[in-house]
Amino acid sequence: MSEIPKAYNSQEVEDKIYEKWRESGFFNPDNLNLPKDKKNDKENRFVISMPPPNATGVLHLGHASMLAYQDLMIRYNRMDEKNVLWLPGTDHASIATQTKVEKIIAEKGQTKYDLGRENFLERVNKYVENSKNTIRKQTKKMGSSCDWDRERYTLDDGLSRAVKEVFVKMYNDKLIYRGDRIVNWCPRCESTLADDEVEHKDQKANLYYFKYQKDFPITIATTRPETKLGDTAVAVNPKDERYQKYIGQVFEIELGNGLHKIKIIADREVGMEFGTGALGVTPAHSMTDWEMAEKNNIEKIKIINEDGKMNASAGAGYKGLTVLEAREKFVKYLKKNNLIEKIEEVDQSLSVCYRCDTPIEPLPSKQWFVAVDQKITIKGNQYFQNKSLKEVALEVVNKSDEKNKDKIEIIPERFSKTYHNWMENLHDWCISRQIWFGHRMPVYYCFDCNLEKIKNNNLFKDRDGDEGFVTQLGTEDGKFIPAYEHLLRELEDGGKKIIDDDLEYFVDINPKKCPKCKSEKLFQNPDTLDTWFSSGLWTFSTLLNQDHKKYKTFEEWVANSPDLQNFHPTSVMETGYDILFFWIARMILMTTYTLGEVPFENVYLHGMVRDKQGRKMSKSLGNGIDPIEMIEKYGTDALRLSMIIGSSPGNDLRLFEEKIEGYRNFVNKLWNVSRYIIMNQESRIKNYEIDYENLTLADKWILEHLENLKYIVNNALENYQFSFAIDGEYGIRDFMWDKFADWYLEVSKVQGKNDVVLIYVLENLLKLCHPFIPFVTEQIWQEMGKEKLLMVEKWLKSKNEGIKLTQVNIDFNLIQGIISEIRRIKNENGISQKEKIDVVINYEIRKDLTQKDFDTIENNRNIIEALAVVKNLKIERKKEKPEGWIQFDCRVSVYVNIEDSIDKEKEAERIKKEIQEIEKYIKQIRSKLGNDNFIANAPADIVEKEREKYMESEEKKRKLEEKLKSLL
RNA sequence: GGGCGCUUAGCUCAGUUGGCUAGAGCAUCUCGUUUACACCGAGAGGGUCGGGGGUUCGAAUCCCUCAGCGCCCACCA
Repeated sequence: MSEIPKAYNSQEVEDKIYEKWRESGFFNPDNLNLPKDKKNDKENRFVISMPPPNATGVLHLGHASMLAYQDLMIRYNRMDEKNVLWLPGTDHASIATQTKVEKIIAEKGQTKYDLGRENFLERVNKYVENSKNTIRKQTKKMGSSCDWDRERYTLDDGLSRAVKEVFVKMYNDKLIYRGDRIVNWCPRCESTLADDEVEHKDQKANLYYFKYQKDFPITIATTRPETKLGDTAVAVNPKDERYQKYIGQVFEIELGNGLHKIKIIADREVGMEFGTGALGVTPAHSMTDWEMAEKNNIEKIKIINEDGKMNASAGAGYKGLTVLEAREKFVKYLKKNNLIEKIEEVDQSLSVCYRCDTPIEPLPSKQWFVAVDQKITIKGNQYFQNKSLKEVALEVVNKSDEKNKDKIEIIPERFSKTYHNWMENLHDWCISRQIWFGHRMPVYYCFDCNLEKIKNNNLFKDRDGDEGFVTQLGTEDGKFIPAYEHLLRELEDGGKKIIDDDLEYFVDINPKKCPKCKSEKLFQNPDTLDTWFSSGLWTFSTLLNQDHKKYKTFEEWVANSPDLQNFHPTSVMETGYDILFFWIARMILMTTYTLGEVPFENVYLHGMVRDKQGRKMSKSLGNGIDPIEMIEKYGTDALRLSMIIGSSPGNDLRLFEEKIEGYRNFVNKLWNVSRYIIMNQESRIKNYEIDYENLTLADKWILEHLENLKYIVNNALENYQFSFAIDGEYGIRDFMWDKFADWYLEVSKVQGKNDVVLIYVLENLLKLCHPFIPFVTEQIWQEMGKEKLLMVEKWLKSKNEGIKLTQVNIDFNLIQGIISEIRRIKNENGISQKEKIDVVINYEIRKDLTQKDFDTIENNRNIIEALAVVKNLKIERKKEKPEGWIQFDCRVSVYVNIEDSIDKEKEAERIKKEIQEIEKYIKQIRSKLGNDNFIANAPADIVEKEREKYMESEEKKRKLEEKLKSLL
């Protein structure tokens, strides 16, 4: 049977194995052959909703690690006869994807406006189709056993309907409203951003100290002088004595752009130590200032437009300038008028867009929000009984110090503190985006109902802020088109932004006519929804019956979605801690509201993959590792192991090529262990039973450790300590390599093979390894001639409550100890391992050595002879050491005849060192045992142990001294 | 400014209710072409567990403090 290759060739087998799995149909829970009671028991489900990768290109190591952890959980539970569903998909990732495509077309010198909405979206969809394919391929490469039959995409028809349904439902429940307030605006994306989509970057900035005009009594300080053109107040701390007398006064100032009324107000938020202790309030372009203005009823002047340029309110000389140009010009003005007192360099944290790094402009805008503090009662919803979204989201997640099975548990638990803290401080969530790619909001306007307003109020403004409305417009070929069509075209093709201040709107999923006047001239709000709005529905929108058109109402649809009934809530949400707020929190908000169910029962947060130095992997640093390249080089199993081992919940993981290489070796070792066993089998054993009456010590020893291994692996998996299963004490690596390969197999070569034990151990080992390294284990399984797939073999539960080591282990350790010591003596004295030497094992009855131990050694003398390479092995009682032989001790005394080759001085030195160490140790124990407090307070077994250790050490010291004397 | 995490052998990391002379893999050194595997085997060296203090019979482990690194949150302009 030499057809099994010497080295495991991952390239050769992986794709074929994956095909086999896929063809078996077992990725799909509908095809699992479960006992009826298990199949129909909803409690017996195990469901993971795969966090959908963004549809923006390729998978990176972060995805690879996520797939490794999830597939491991999925495979383990599938083998354990759970009704397992792992649902894959992709996220349209509106801003990220749109930005990417914009960059691509920019290379050809195009903008999205050149293409128009429809063409641009077509371009985006083509791009997405492409990346979805790539992602699919790469996900398969990772060995992911997910159910491709249920693959979803956030822009699928069904999922899109879910988005609209939830929007309308929330609107009707007054949880979605339109509000006019200051928002985070990204001038490059030309869109709003949610609070958590804003990132902060530390940088140096100039802090300008100046007065608005010569006779103004207060000097203010700012890093953004240009915004002062929109100031309407100065805020000081109410306790600040310097400014007490001005509070409440109103000044009139002139900044070269008309008269401003500046009111002096008091606000506790103002720091007296910063700058001059006086803050120029620009309500329209600062979050803080906006709130102060709201409290104090102060006028808000918008001077910066959505394109990041100054508008007419900033003054004629400023209109059209960029923010930076305006700053330069205004500072020049201040200098010229001698108003600047000083300029200081300060540290400042600049707000930037998380997608394109552009500095954020806070500005007032009419946008749509989710009200997180609005209390509501929903019939049939266990959570919403006069509670707000925020309150429910806080309630359903365990706090870090509590354990409640009915609540979501976040692992590691420290993140539940982070979650609670964030949720408590959550503001209303801005969900409208001026992005083209995404779910368009189901908000409609009737052209006819609003016609007068449209005409009279010039409500349509173009992007430059120029106003105007025409009922008919000439096109290039000279034809005229009606206003409605013109309006639609403007909306669809971009370039114009609707300012829908006074327009009447209505919210509907798919309206055909105006509910009021029955006109069919409707136009939809061009804004799309925050991408996290749809991601927030992911765990259930993916399980809704995709054949949705049959169902008129949402409730009917839900009721007719068997997957939703069977698989929701999902079991574990496994994702990176970086999207705890973006995604986890949103899913909890949206799902508890929509279904009255939590989206998942547990959250497992993994860390980020970093390079060897702990740096983030990035293109600019060039330190990224391509998972596909690693798979080609070392195999998927090796890559998976390198991400599983060394990772713990919530902690970052360092990954580098040597590590992957190391696990390739591990995989290959398992391959060769199996190869040896399969090749040396007399015949293929199919049905077998272990003959427990006729087992050698080594047989019993390996079987005992296999039982322990089952416990270790099960325990590790149940507690999400994946790394521990392989790399921990008594883990898979220790068992497979150190115990099974290096000892048991070697012993079996000497004592004769027990094929049944070999096969039994191998099969069990493969089952335990499969969730971690599915490809190689499945391939070996096939090489063994199995008909069934290992993937659906029954999982091994542990009988143990913990690690149990019996006399068997002690006995085998005795033999191992003797062998290792003889090998060491040879090695240290320059004797070849192959050279057979004379050995006498001297045995004496002591407390810890009985006749049984003597028998053990005697019964296994062939192992000692072979593995330690010994001739004339004598096992005797109370035999004096032959003159000139070397003695060492490992529970028993062993005399070795190597006088000719021994370096006596070197050996003496070594023994002296050893004696010193043991003396130090004896001193430690003696002081412990001499301490009355220790005797009195420590548990009896600990004291007893210390006493034993003391006796042993004294004995060991005595023997070492004896040995030293004999050497000199 | 608030919160969290990390610091154990040259490197990457274990060490889960405080109690085996603190462990593993890689790297290093020595030896080895034993018919499963050189992607291997046999052995060896290497750490006052970041510093200081405290609690305790006993601390890598618990508490305090200092230092360094990293992350998250926050409206100090």
